[in-house]
Amino acid sequence: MNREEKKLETKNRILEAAMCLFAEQGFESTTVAQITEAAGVAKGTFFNYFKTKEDVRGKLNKLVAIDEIVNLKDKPGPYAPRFLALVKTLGDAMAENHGMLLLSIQGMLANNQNMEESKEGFCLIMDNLIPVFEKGQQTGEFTTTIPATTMACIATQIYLGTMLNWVMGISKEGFGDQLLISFQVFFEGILKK
Amino acid sequence: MNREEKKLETKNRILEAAMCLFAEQGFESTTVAQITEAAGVAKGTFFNYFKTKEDVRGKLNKLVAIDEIVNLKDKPGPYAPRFLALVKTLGDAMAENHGMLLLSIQGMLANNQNMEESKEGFCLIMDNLIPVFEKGQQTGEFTTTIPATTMACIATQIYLGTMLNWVMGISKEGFGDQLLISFQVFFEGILKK
Amino acid sequence: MNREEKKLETKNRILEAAMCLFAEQGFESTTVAQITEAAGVAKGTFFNYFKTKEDVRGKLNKLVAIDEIVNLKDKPGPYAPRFLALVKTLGDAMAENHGMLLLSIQGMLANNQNMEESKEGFCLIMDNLIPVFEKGQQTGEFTTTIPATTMACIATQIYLGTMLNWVMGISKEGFGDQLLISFQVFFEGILKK
Amino acid sequence: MNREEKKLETKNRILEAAMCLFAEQGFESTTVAQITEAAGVAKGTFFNYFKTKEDVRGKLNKLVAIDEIVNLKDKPGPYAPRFLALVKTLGDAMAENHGMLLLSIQGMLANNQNMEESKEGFCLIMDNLIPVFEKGQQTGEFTTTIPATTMACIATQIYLGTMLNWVMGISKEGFGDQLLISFQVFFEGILKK
DNA sequence: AATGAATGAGATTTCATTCAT
DNA sequence: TATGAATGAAATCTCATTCAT
Repeated sequence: MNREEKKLETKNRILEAAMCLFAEQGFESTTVAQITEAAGVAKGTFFNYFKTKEDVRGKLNKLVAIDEIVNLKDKPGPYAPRFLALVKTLGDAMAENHGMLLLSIQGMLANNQNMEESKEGFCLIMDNLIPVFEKGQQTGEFTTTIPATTMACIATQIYLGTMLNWVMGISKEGFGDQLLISFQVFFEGILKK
Repeated sequence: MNREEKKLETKNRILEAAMCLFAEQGFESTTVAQITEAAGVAKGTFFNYFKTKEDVRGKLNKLVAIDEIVNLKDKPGPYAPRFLALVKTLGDAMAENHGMLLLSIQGMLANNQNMEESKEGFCLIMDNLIPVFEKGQQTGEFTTTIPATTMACIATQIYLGTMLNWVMGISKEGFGDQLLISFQVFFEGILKK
Repeated sequence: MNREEKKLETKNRILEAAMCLFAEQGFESTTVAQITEAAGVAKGTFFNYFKTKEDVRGKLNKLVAIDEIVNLKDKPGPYAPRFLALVKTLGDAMAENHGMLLLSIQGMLANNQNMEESKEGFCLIMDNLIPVFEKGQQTGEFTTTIPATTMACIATQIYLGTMLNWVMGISKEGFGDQLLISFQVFFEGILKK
Repeated sequence: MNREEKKLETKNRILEAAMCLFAEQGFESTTVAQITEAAGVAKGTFFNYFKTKEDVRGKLNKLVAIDEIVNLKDKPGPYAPRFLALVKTLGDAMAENHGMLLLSIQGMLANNQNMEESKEGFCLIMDNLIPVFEKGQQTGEFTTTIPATTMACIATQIYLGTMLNWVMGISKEGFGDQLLISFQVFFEGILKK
């Protein structure tokens, strides 16, 4: 293993250890000493790779670009099967990193600023879902008794709830499958009868 | 105002200040000094009322006995309207204390042990919902294409998701109303056609 | 019981409680709250009777005026029986208050200043003992192979050692008896053969 | 000076400073800040070497293994000269660390538990001295008018008294010499005439 | 005279970060 | 580049003392 590879490996070991500990104990309650011990390096080494402890958290929170959902509205319907396929794929991908997901939720709620930022992220998604449901209503796919805005909102909630549920280990299904079944019921509920 | 009342008032001022700050900044990042300053008392006074900083968090986390949901299974169907009425009432009650709800979620995710405890709480609720959905299936209220277990799981998710959604301020509706509409779509999705 | 008596009783209860606790835990580790609780009064009451916590300690340390030893040298010999009678009486008197004696030793060693003061006290006693032993040597009561100064010094030591021994509960004898037997051996050792 | 040596030196500087200050002011009245300032290190450094302030006290109280006294009874008499040689050696050795000795006495008296432990230590020594004096009585070295138990008790007292005397600076002799002369008088007092 | 809530200085302890080796 | 001893700001918590009731 050459020098470059060794460096990368060290960095990853630190990242991984940090993630585990943050998930277990929370960010504030985890000390740099714990991280470096878990990673099997000296305390000083931590600061060779990251400027601050906060820095590591930042590196971990790069979450889930949901570009594809944003692009959904530009595609033709029916949307239900497309959407279901999408969340299944997305869920399966995210399931690979349970700790990261937990961290991301914790981070979201950690303080007012983070919450505000996350909220904006979800509002953006909602804004991009509204035209999807509107189009679905126009093409007769979805009922018109519920406003598209409400549908988008509920969809977001289902995503959040399933995430929380899965992260906490309440359901035993995989994250993708759990999302799938939840959204199936959801679509059943809003389909035009 | 007599002495006893003054004492209670002081305690409440501290509790309130603590709740606000915990909600804003998170538990770990909030210092006792900040709390007492916000409450307008001396640092020492905090420790006249609470043994430790952790103690105050405990006092805040007494949340929401959901006995009524537990008792639902012992009542006759149809369950959908009963359940909807229940979550509306529950939601409206809980909406009175936004900060407390946020704290409770943060607390749930703060560390592995808390998460485990919360998980058990939700599993208990799920276990009590399963017979409700089973009964509903037997009486022809709900579809039989989805297992009762899954329904209970999704119901829990919807609750969690709506809570998260509302706490983060994504939806503008009241908590009770938001729960109501979400569960309406859910029941629409599982009704026997 | 009239007012005056009640006041005195309260003061004594505080003093007694303080003494017990100081003896058990040491002065610094005992809190005013502990004292007042043990005395069955409110914290504020303590400061109605004593200016500071230190003040109480002072009140307790008034120990054992050893005037009589000081006066011994002005009396005629033989000194051994006189001395033995004296230490027996003294010891029996002091034995009445075990806690006080412990406190007094602790106080002696608590810091450099106290130690210096106590040292001066003991030196004073030694200075007053030296002429006694000198006289005893002149009258042929004591050996002349050991300087009177040394005798005085050893006598002081025996007193200190017996006190420590008794306070710690190593010997089961009464304090007076223990002093008596120790000094008997001592005089046996310095008698003119 | 290499790293390892520097570390040791730092630890010793802290220990030494702590010992001096404890001796001067007592344990409770000495702050960690004072110790570190006296040792010329930062406050945090203290806690790199000792878990708590109490920890340091413990490190200082490792006193005086008196194994040799314990073994005395297995040797043949006459015991007086053996014993005298022993206490002289012991005293000279202990004299090297005045502060430590003071600390040890303070520690003994600091609270009930310590006192109990110390008492047991001294009782052990006494128990090991009793057979020595008994043997001495059988071989005609010591008088039989005083029980061996009493002799052992008085010997312990002489040790304690001399220690206190020397620690307080009452006598000007060295500790070993002071012990020697005191025990000479003692043996003179119990020798078979 | 008695109370005990309030005070705040000051104690112990933690821990992210620096830097000489 | 890796190390870990040293740092010191800042946290939690204690407790003697005050004072309005």
